[in-house]
Amino acid sequence: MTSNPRRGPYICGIDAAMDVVTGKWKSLILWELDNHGTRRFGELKRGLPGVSEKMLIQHLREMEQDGLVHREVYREVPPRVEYSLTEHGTTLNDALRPLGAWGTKRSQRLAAEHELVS
Amino acid sequence: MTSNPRRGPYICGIDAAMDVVTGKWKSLILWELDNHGTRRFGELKRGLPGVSEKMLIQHLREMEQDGLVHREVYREVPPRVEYSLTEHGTTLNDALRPLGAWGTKRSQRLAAEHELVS
DNA sequence: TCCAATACTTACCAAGTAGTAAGTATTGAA
DNA sequence: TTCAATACTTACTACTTGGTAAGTATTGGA
Repeated sequence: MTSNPRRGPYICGIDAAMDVVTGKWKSLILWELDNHGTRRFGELKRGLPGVSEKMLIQHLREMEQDGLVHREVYREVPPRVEYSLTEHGTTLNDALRPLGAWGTKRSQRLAAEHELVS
Repeated sequence: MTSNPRRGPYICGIDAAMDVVTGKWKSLILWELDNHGTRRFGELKRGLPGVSEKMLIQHLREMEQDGLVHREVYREVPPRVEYSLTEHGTTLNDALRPLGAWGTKRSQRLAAEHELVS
């Protein structure tokens, strides 16, 4: 199965936000789509080195169900599918910014500690 | 084993932050400690209905290793152990606030949609 | 008729995450 | 000597997450 029981009863706001953002590549997809506005499946794949097609499509489907991502199909040959953020996706990305800044500082701190050791 | 390979090479800040905050109860522990300042193991357990002792201690240990939580042991009978946030834990909690606010709005939206259906 | 290009889809497997339930450690007081 | 209270610790299990690799679907053009 691809989908699991989500949208459950949440204990608090963090809980509700984590539910849609948990997944190895989801925050990166958010970032990638926010950066480029619109991306095709293949572009996303190339933009996220290491992601498998299975996980990419699985995450995109869940994010679509969660109202974060919009999927537009163009009936051409070869087929073209474009993904973009919805308004909710954009606001989620904004809400993640302070966390990203904290993580960046943490990375720098770890790197500095590693410097001292080596 | 309790610990897994963490503190890996991170792709971005979000990634680095997610690494320390991922875990079913971690954000709740953060919130609980921020709210009360200091909590004993048993108090935390009672404050997080449904958490198992195994997961609680496992998360606390990881958060201690990650420099988010401070553990203070009082050699009394019966034993007393107090947990509190470090400065990094406090700033992480601050960085999570916008995400929590977003999640709260999402919960309200979902509840409203559910109202319409029922 | 077959091929090329893109976007999936599926089966299978390994590793990680979390729950249950029972056991351990400490030590002062009765 | 045993007990009580707190804070863990361990073994076992089930479920979830993510990876690999191969296959499918679509359809215009050569």
